[in-house]
Amino acid sequence: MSKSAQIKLAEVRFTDPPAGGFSYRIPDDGVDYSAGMRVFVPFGSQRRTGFLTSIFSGEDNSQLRDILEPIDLTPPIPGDILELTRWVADYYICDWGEALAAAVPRGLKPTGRVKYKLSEAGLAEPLIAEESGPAGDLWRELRKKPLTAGQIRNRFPNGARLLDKFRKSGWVDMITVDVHGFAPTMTFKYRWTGEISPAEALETLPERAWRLRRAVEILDQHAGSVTQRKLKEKETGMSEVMRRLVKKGWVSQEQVPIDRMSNLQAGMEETARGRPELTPDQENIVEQVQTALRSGKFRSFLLHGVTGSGKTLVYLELIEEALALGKGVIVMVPEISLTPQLTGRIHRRFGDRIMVTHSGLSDRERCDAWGTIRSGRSCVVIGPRSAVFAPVKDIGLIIVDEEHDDSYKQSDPSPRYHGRDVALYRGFKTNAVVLLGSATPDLNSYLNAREGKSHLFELKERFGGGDMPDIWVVKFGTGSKGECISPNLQNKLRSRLEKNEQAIILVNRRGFSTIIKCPDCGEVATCPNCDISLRYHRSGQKLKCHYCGHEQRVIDICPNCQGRRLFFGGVGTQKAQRELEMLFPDARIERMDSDTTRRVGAHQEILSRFARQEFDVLIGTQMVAKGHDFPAVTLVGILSADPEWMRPDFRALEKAYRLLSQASGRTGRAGAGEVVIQAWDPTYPMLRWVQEHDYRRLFDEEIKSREELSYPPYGSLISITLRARERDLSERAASDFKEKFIKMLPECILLGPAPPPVERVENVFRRKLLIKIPRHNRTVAQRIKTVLREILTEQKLQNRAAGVIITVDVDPVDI
DNA sequence: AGCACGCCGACT
DNA sequence: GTCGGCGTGCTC
Repeated sequence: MSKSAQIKLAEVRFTDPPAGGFSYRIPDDGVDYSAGMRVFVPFGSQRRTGFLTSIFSGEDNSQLRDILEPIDLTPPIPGDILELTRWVADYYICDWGEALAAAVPRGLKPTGRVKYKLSEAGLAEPLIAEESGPAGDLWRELRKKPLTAGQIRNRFPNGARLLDKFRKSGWVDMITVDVHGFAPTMTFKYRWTGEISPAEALETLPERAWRLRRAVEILDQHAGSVTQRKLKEKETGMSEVMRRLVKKGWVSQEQVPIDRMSNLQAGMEETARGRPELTPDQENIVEQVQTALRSGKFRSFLLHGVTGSGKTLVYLELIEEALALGKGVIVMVPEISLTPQLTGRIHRRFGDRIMVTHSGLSDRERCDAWGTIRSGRSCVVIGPRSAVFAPVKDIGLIIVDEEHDDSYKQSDPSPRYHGRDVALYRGFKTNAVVLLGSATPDLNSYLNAREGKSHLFELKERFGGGDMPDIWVVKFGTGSKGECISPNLQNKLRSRLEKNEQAIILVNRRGFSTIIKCPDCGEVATCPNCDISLRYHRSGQKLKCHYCGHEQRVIDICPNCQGRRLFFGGVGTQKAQRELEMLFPDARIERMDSDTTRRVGAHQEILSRFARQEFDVLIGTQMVAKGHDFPAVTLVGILSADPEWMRPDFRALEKAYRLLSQASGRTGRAGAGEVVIQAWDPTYPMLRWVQEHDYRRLFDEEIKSREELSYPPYGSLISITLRARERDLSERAASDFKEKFIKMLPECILLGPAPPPVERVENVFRRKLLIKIPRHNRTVAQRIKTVLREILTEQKLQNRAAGVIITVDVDPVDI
């Protein structure tokens, strides 16, 4: 038995398939390779960049290849984030590389690409150079600039074969380009050295050297220290001037990473009111969480506070405490509430230590932000779900505001992770305090708090003395057509508008009509690609499919029976808008839905104009219900509540309650407000609970039925979707899947396969399976996931040819 | 995911 | 012959 020598090996993972880790030899090149770094490696016939995920010793063998070179000298991914992504991959059943790709900014994602350029031999091929066919074209293109294999394939007929020929003939060389750097963008900071005083300097400078004099003045005004950006703002031609001042020895020059926040600061309206006093309730909460912070152990808290109860103030106090303890903080907010209001408030109090990450940042800015946080220059991060992966040093506190919000769950590309749940795990692993906040908590979070897994705080009163709004439920649908606004709501609107107050009208469907039907033959206009009825959009006179984007001109004759009496039923935002405009011709009315907010920033713009009272009535889909303060809004109308709880989702009731109470919370922030909820069935019990602001009742009732059906939070779910071009193909793949699963785990509950409510989307047929996992049973959950992984790898291989796509969603938010 | 390789039918 | 279209299997 010969014992072969152990050598150092590295495991490398890629953000693109194939999944899994690949081992490489660590070369003896003097580089200090460590986990979390990006490395450049040979991979089949290509070369690729990947993440070095671990270093281990093992036997050498001939299959192994060497790492070519490092991309970073210090690892951009700290150990705890590496570990966190590994857990995410494990829990949400995806590849570690995929989880890493979700955690790091796109610009940091390894994107090393191989390009081809003409070799010496290639350049010396006169025959090719003269040729007029594709080979000649490629030769001439390559002489201009190197191309990737993909570019060659796409731009030239027979590109792949052509490239092959070029390679075999030795006419091209492989070069590598496009490896993104991790270094932050740098700028200069200038400081007055104090060699001579600014006044003395001005004396020595001749009158005509006005630029130099101006620079000295600016420095003097800014206490002798100024950034390149600031200088640029004030005066032109400063960089050359500063070089001369540096040469004179009057000014020192320092290279510093660019400060992204100064942008935000400039755009913020300062409303520097003094620090408000905490109420005794708030004080109590702050004290208890502070104690937990100081203990340096994992604890989780749920702060259940009605809208306007001053949760933000509690957050601010706690951030302060964490910072005082030298700890880092992450504040997670739903994407939609990343408004200047909230970030401004936090920034005013904590200044440059804050880093805000939001969807508006460029790749470069994201990388800079990552670097700033990683280095510890920023220790408070505010952002949407991806902020949970921010490489904050020595994290002490994670706040998840509006923790019930579904936008924390990533449902489209894998990993389908839930930001709140990842936050809880991160807190647990790093001994941080996790504070969840909501007016209408997730049932799971509330149950955990009830059972003592986390601590529950309640804030029942509105902060600053505002009363909870009065809520009226009115019967809707008297039959007279075209009327979607009841007399009751009309009267209230009228009196509010007369007093110059504002109103919000919630219509949870966009478009004009939601269904176009022929009363003679019963034909309904449906999308040619999806199993869904088309919506009528008045702007542009179009019928649109909200699933695939299909558009066609509006019809006025039934395509089936040529009948001319088409019925345009169902109320969308556009119809509500038109009706309001007819009822209140003098009111200024605007609409906010995904049609009017398509442009970047449009969303924020409408809200700001509404806040400045540039118009009176805001009509919109559920996006108007979320998190903004409009003191002048005294009336909220919900046109049709019923569809919210009629949806085929076991959480429909919970979601409906949440939408209605959130919408209600938009009013009366600065005094008495009113809410009118229109419903076909005004006796529906849940409406009473909304009226009485009784979340507890909702919880008690709903939790009973969840327990009976063993739906979350009693047990958890994994949903599996199979998609294929043909119905029976998706059906067969689904039953194959089921068969395999129950063979391996006969004792588990697997529901389906069943077609989802909308079976066909963009001509792809879907089938769903649902696995129910009993509560508090980690071993079973783990076993199920292992089996799923096995089936997936097996089936994915099989189904590639057939064109079946399988996706797995752990803890889905809608089923 | 790429990419190579290899099999096959359709052309010169 | 050889061009071009896929299906299949592999990447440390």
